[in-house]
Amino acid sequence: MHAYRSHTCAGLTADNVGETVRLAGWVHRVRDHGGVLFIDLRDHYGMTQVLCDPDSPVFHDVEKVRSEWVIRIDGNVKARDPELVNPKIPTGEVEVFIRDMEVLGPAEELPLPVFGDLDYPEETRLKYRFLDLRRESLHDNIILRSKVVSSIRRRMEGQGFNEFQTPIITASSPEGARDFLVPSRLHPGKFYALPQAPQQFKQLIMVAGFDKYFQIAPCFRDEDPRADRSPTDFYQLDMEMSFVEQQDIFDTIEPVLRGVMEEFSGDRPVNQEWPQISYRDAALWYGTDKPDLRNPIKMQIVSEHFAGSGFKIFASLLENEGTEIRAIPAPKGGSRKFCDRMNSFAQKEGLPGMGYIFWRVQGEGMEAAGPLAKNIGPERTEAIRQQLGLGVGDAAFFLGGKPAAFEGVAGRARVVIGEELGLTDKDKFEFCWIVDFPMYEADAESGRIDFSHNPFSMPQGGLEALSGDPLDVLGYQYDLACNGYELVSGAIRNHRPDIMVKAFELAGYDKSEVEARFGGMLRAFTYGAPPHGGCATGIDRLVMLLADEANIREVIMFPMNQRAEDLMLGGPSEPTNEQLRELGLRVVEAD
RNA sequence: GCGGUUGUAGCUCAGUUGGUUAGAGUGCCGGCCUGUCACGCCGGAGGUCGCGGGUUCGAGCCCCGUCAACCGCGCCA
Repeated sequence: MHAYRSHTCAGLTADNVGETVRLAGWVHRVRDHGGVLFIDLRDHYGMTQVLCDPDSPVFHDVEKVRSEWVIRIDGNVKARDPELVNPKIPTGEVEVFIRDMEVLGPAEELPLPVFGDLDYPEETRLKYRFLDLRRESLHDNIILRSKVVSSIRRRMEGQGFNEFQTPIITASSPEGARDFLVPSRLHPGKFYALPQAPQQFKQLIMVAGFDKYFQIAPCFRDEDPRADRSPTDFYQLDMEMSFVEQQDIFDTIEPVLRGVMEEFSGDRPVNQEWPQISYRDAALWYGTDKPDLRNPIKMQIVSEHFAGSGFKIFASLLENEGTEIRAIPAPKGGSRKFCDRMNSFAQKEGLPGMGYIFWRVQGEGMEAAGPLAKNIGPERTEAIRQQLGLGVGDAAFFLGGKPAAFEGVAGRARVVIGEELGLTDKDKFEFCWIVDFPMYEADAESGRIDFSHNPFSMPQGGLEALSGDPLDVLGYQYDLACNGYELVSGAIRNHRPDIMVKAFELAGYDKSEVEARFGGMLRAFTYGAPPHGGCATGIDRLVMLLADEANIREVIMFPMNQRAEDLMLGGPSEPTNEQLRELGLRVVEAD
């Protein structure tokens, strides 16, 4: 017989009754009745109840086992009486009577129980991640992740893509985020960088003529974390194709992602038509470039109803250039309590406040309530109600000023309103493409023009478009949003050296600087570069959505904490003097 | 760098207006128990109430400072 097991802990059924078997696994739970004791024995595959009574030669040894010991048992498979069958586990029709036992790995008292599904402090969970990973929900998430990655590979290869590996220790490629630097021993004073993405490599793969590339690629960025953003490193489905336009990329990646989503989404439906919304419209309607379309609320411009009105704050705001009044309709939000709560939400987010109107029953008809309604009078109030399509029991919130100053808060308010009023249907996936990103943006204070997104994108209109106002130039640059998360980002690339030099020039980089920073790629484009484009999908976020988790650490096997520390193995750590000497480094006190 | 929330037993939490010796569940240790599957019953150990200072006759509770964790802003094509 095999040294450790003849079956897994999920392998026994009524068909095995009468057999002598060998099982190995973790002691999940012990129920000791004195004369008879039961153990739920657990492995990766499942759980089997094994039991022992004083007739067994190893009874006194079995009495000593504790939670999470690893043991091997030999025993006889017996059918359970009908009233003793446990329908909750697949092996519930049988149990194994222990005749022999060996302790393979005893366990000390646990800092984190594996049994049960309570929440525990993240610090403990991360320090003892190997225990946390034994727990069912996290174990399942990691397996889901493995299956998702496998499905992605299968689907990409099915479309004729080849997977290539690109370097991890490489040159710094300033694309926006902060680099992780790696000191060079052979070149003291010089540093490699970990790739923020395989961006330049995949474009060079296109120049090299491979036509369709993908990779499940690690990306490294030294930025502060968020709940949906891992510090240090994360994984992307990176892909690139030659001789394509924007719609070709969509047509290629959509079936892959929709297929993966539908394969693992259970009974949560995935929308079949993925709308393409311009960046400009997304900002107006949703206040963000990653809208959650499960939320039906769409914001609208209502400036005309406030211009010259009795509500002096908005009326005088509108006399300044570039200002607008926007409304967030809130169906079913028509109570003063709710409106006041949202108003203080806006104040907490740094705005002076959020005006509101709500409509309530008045005698036979309806009445508009709230301070705004009184100030602008019944006719304007009614015009607003009609424009927004609201009625009794509904509310609307109003924000004014330069859109850039309040758009973000408006977008977050929209999310809170949708959730608090129960308008957002949680049990589905709503994808949409955000297209037509502007190539450039002006710094709020200095007015300096810089790339707003990816400097490698092809400007719409090509070289000609770059001779006008930079702020009017749109790029072939796109994101895919799902349920409020940015899941995919990509572009048709700028493969023309002349357009690239001009594009960088508008952002204030002269030719020599472009040469210094992106010389390798620029040079490649002078030797026959095909038009190409692609995108990258956040694997961690994709799995997060499927696993219905709000925190990215729930789908990463060994994540960092919020301060980018590895609590399990103790990173980052101090180097030895010897290491520093070899690298030609000296640590100085930070300011 | 900034803001919010939280911090009481190994773990999850309760703790009233500031008032006697800070509690419960779970886990752990000991005892009992031959059909449990969140087994049950009895007993026990386990606390610098994050840390420091202050107010007070008296602080887990009030005030000031500080640390940590998480969430968000900045940042992240």
